[in-house]
Amino acid sequence: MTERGVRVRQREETRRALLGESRRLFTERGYGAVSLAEIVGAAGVTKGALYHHFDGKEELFRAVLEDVQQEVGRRVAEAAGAHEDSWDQLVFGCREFLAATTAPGIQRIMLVDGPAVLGWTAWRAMDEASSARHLTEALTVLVDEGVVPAQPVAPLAHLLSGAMNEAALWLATSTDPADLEHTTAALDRMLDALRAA
Amino acid sequence: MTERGVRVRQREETRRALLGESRRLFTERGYGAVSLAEIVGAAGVTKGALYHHFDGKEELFRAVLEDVQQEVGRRVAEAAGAHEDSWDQLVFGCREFLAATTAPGIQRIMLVDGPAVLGWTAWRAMDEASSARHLTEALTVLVDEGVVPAQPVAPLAHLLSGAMNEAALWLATSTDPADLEHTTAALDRMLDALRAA
DNA sequence: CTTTTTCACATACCGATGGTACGCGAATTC
DNA sequence: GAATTCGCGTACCATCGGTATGTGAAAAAG
Repeated sequence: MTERGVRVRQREETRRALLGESRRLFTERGYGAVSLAEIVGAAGVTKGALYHHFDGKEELFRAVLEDVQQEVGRRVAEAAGAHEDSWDQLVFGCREFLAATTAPGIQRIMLVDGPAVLGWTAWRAMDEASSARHLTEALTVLVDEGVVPAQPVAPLAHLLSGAMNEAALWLATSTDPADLEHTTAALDRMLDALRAA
Repeated sequence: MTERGVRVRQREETRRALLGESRRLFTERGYGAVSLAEIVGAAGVTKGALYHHFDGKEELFRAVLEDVQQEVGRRVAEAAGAHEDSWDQLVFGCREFLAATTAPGIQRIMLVDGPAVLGWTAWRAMDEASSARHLTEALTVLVDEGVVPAQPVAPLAHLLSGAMNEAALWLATSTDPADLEHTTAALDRMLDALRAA
């Protein structure tokens, strides 16, 4: 079927190597502390290859961030999709988001460097396009169904999104495993308050 | 009284010029996009002066961030202190925090670049030392008084802090003035849920 | 099969940036 | 008034992100 060809295969392989190594380095040491020389070195290519695939360091980061966000978005969607009830979709989607973003390979790129490197507005747009969209949708459904009292969804979505982002960052540094339970419990209570008449 | 002397006065003046101009530039264009050459140029000095007062670009930013955080912390403390009731202190402290961090001169430095430049852990420690401390204290008092059900305060503080941070960033980009009311209302409801038995 | 074109990538180079070493001169100290 | 401090300017350096150009193999054209 797909005639592939040596050309395109090598191209994709190089691109994946660049994305993979830069993601690893960005995760370990942050965007600002990683040089392009390191990235291309780790990927086994040169800057020529990097600039052939990406428009610069910032665009490379954007591509990495897109991967990370899609990964999180997919996990959230799967967790939510496992439930029929709209309310359960919200709750379990939120829990999965918390679990996914607590992982070390996600945090720094998605929650810390993302807004600083690309600007908060651009970051927000990307976030909305991937994981945050699920939250907005879930809330909209619940309002439409009357489970949650009628109100603008956007403020609610931002409050909850921010709460979970910060909580995830904190949990990642926490040493006490009970913190996760406590946070989940507190989050559950916050969510539960939404459907109080 | 204070014999001041030409030496110390000039020193303080230079330091204030560097802090002021760098705060302005960091706010306008972000940490990464501002060069030291620009800063010293705007402040009317040279790099020699900058490195005499600060250990580098990162430490200069840290000093600026400290100023910004103290400013916010003071506003929150004042707003909360205007009320006797512990619950009112929490509510009005949160509202003031939202108002303070929605201002353009605060946002980028405190909420976007801060964690990325200094690392989330260091940023958190600084935040806790200034504005976030008030939130933790207020919640602790409320739990002690029995107004809020007994529970670990830290998870709650992080959830609320993150919620307000994100909300402030969103509000700053929002064009609809009604968004502020809606967000405040939603936040009030979130807080109010804390004292439901 | 031969020629031509494409293109994925390497090499060499550039201006700008953060950072350092050192010198100077006026304010302070003795 | 001599000695010393120190706030700051000057000159310089390594490294960074980014660009221009070369090259060789794969693909297309003949």
